Amino acid sequence: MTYVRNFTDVDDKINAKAAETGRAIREITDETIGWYHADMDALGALRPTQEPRATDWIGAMVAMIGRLVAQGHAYAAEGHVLFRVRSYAAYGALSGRSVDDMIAGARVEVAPFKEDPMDFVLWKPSGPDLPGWDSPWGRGRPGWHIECSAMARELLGDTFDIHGGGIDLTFPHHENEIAQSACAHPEGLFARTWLHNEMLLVKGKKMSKSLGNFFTVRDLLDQGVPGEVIRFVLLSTHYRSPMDWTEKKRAEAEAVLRKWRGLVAGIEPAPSPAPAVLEALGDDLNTAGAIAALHGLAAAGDAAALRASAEVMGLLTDDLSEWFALTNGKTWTFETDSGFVGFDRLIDPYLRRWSDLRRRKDFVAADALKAMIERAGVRLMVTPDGPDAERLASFDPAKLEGIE
RNA sequence: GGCGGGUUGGCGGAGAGGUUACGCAGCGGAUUGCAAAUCCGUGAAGACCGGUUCGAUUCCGGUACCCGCCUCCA
Repeated sequence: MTYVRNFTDVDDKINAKAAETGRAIREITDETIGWYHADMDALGALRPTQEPRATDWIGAMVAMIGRLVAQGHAYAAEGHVLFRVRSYAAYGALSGRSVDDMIAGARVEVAPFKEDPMDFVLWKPSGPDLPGWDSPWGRGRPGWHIECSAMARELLGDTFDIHGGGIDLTFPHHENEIAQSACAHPEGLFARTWLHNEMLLVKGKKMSKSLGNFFTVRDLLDQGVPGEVIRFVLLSTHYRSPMDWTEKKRAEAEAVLRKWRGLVAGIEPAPSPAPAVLEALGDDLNTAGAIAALHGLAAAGDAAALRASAEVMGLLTDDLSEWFALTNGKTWTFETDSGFVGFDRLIDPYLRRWSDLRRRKDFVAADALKAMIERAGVRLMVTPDGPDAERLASFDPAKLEGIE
């Protein structure tokens, strides 16, 4: 499999930031790409085979635009090059629109140099203060849509299997990609299948930069939400359904993962994932259904199959296990004034005292001690193996020291 | 206004024209000094109105509401 994911590094927002800060565009985009990679790694997302940047493929874009102009599918006007929508009969097929209907309902002023209001920009002029590349139509920069068509052709050929993207990009972006590619290289099919994911919501509205109602993966990680928990929440809804990120989902996901990680600890994964899980994933990537199947394996106590099946979804992997190891009771190590101490060593004296009180059936004192310790973020409990302590999220070693 | 998608039990969330989704919460029980955790069991649904069908939450039509898109923003 070849997986290509491109970075758009020709963008007016980036240009504006460069102008504002005096930093080089490449420096800015290197930095943001680094952030992106770090976040995706934290979620356990695999890196694509290739990650082309638009600025590395300007030549291919200029060549494709030239081809479109030569074939009459595009025209130059006032330093711009525009795609002639009327020259591609199937325009609108993906999004189910017709050019005439859209023009009828158009609410926006149309640039005077356009032959048709729906024509879109392939190339636009750059002034001396903006990044630009030489082209047959003067110094300028590409419109957004052409980069995808040009890079897809260079890296994947005229026909490839799946084109992904958010459903909000169906029109005009993906429609325009199809028009460009189909006209420049009619011998190919461009994308055989379109895989559109629904939107991530915040209180019922699309999360987007322009609405300002967004938070990032990094924000969640910084709040202490493990990447694996974020991953689980994202996989718990089918990709074609919109999803609201909520604190309740976070808590449920964490509880499930804690339970499952406890279940598979020290268990070797089965040789292959459970058929029910593969079947769900094979049916239009039904991750929610696959997770339901994982619950079935957990309920049946089949830890080996649970582990193998979860791992195929990037869950319960060693790579994402650190949060669990760090916060799972006894193996947790933390820093105090007297250096690094294991959770069990610190809690041991209190646990002993509580056990003594219980043995003597002094339940009033035992309960009082338990309550105080719980205020420090440690829950005492009786397990089949004897008394034990669980670290809570609110654990604060400093509060433990004052307890008598 | 146009196009696309949605509306499932208290909450989250799938599939399938007829037989338990699943998870969380709830309820009952086991266990526990009490709890927690765990285990067993269990009630609860498919916006509204029509149609097709032996049978529809699932197919078709309409209504209401919600979301997305309709821009030289990517």
